[in-house]
Amino acid sequence: MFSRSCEYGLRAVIYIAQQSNLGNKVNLTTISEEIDSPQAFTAKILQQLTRNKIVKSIKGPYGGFMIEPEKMHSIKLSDVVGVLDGDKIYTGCGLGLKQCDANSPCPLHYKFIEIREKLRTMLESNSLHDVLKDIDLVWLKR
Amino acid sequence: MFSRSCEYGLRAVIYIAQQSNLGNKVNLTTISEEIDSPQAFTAKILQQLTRNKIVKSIKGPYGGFMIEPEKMHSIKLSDVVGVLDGDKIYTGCGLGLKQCDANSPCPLHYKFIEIREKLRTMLESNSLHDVLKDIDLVWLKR
DNA sequence: TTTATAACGGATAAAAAGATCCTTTTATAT
DNA sequence: ATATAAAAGGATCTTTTTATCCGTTATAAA
Repeated sequence: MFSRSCEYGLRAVIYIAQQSNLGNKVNLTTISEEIDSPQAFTAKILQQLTRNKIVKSIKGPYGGFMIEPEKMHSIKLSDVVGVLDGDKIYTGCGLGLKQCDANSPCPLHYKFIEIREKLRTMLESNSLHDVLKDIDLVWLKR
Repeated sequence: MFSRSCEYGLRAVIYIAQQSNLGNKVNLTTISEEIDSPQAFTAKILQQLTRNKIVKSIKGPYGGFMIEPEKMHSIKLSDVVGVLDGDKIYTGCGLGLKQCDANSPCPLHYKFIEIREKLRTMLESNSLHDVLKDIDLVWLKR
C-alpha cells in the first residue's frame, strides 16, 4: 500500500505526536528504537517531514523532534502520506495506465475508484489527534 | 497499489481473455503492443502466469497465449494478483508492522482493515468473465 | 569560550524491482 | 528433414528504493 519510507514516516509521526502530547521532545535515536526503524534512514524521512512543516526539529543538546500541540487537529494522515508517497495512491490507475478517468475509464476503473476514495477519505478525515485518542503505543515497536 | 509486474499482468490477462473469447490466441509481441508494456519483461510475467495455470501457452509457429473459456468464470482478479504480488496487500499492516492483527492491532488497524477487506472482496468477486462483460479494450493501450 | 549533543545534508552503498539479451526448447508447415 | 516461429529460461544490466556514513551546522550547558 505505502512505501517503506511512508510506513516509517507514519509510525514516527504517530510516536512523536504521542510524546508531544505528554510534553516530551524525542530525538532520532529514541524514535528509531521505539518505532523499530533504521536510524539513518529515519533521519532522512524526518528531514522531509520537517521541511514540510509536519514536525518541528530542534538542533543541539536537549533537542529533538516534536509536533506542536495546536497542529494535532490540522495534520491529517493524508498530509504525511502526501509528503512521502505523493498522491498516486489516490489518483493512479489500478492497472497503471497513464490516462484513466471518468471519461476514458480502464476496465477496472469503477471497481477501483470506490476503494481509492474510501482510502482517501480515511486518510483525510483522521488527524493526529484522532489517531492518538485510542492508541496503545506498544504496537509501534513490532 | 500493485507492483508494475502486477499491473502488466492484469492488463495482459484481461487482453488475452478478451481475445480468447473471440477464439484468438495471441503472441507476446501482440500482447505487449496492445497493453503497452515492455516485451521481454512481459514475457517473464506471462511465464509466471503460465506456471500458475492462469494462462495457457502454446509453443512454436501459430503458438501464443490463451485462456481456456471454461476458466473465465473461475479465474478471479485476486488469482492474478496473488501470483504476482502475493497476499501482502490484504494481510499486511498499513504501518508495515510484522505483528498486527485483531488481538494486537496497530494504531490504524481498524481504519485500514475496512479498506483492505473492500479491496479483497472486489478482487475475489470479479472473475475475468465479469471484467469482460462491459469493457472497451482500447483503454489497455494507454 | 569550550564541549557536547543533536539535526542537517551530501555522498555513497546495498538491495530490490524493473527491464533486456541471448541461447535453448518445442512445435508447425513446407 | 529443414526452416521457421514462438515460448522458456538463464544471465545480465539498469533504475529505483532502501539504507548507511560522515562531515557540517546549530545550540545549550558548564
